[in-house]
Amino acid sequence: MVLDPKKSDEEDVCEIAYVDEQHVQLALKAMPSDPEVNDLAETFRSLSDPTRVRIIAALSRTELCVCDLAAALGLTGSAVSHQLRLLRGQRLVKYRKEGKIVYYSLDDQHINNLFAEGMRHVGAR
Amino acid sequence: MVLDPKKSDEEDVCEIAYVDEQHVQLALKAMPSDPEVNDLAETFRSLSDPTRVRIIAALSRTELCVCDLAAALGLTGSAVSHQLRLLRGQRLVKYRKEGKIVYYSLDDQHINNLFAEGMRHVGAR
DNA sequence: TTTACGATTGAATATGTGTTCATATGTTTC
DNA sequence: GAAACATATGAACACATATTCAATCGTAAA
Repeated sequence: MVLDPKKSDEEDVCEIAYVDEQHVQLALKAMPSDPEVNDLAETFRSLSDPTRVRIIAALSRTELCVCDLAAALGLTGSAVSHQLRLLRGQRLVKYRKEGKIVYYSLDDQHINNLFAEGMRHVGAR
Repeated sequence: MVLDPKKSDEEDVCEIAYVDEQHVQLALKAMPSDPEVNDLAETFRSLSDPTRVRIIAALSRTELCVCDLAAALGLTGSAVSHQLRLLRGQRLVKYRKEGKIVYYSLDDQHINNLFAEGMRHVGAR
């Protein structure tokens, strides 16, 4: 097996001996671009923490202000705020301000689909 | 705001003043159990790394042996094997042995759904 | 039985991450 | 304006994680 692809051959031009070239080509054809792969990984990473999962679960039914979200989950406002920032950055949640209160909700129904799809996988255990 | 829920009150019995008690109760009703939350987070964590996303993408079309998977993605067999172990543990991929060759594939069509749902979110950017 | 090869595993390291604490920002109320 | 409150932010710490390297296991060919 090629242990280090960077040193595998001096010419560096596709001299790697695939076991099944056809299947490899098929696999590469389905490969998203690097930016797409990275975005996808980051999206899933947003849901890869128990605290964030609970935040999404809570928001799946109703919007909540940071304070109530923190109280409901038994966390500090700071911890929740940090995680909400991350979720905002990945467009998983949106917010609206009403005076000094900030209400968060899921960005769109689509997030619920992703969440539900994950639940289905776990539930099938 | 309650900064540290553990020290918020001496009686420790629900003296937290919610802004909107009704919405909080609604949110808590939708909350999965701790084990479910943890499993869900781990499932998403499996897909939170670019290398693993590329592995899943490659396997979404065809099964592949570790060697071809490594060659196709430009990685060492060791690195791929480590990631496959993680994906196996989360039941995202399965494998079959044929002599000394091990062929990996997605555990079920369901994984493709999860993957596609994520792609839809990223693509909608 | 050697030898070669695909695959797996453990240790080590460099990098990333979640929470806490302290502090800052903006808004409301007194 | 001052005080109180909801939220946000930055630094720091403890902990998790992805890759590499070296070694090992199992199978097949020589």
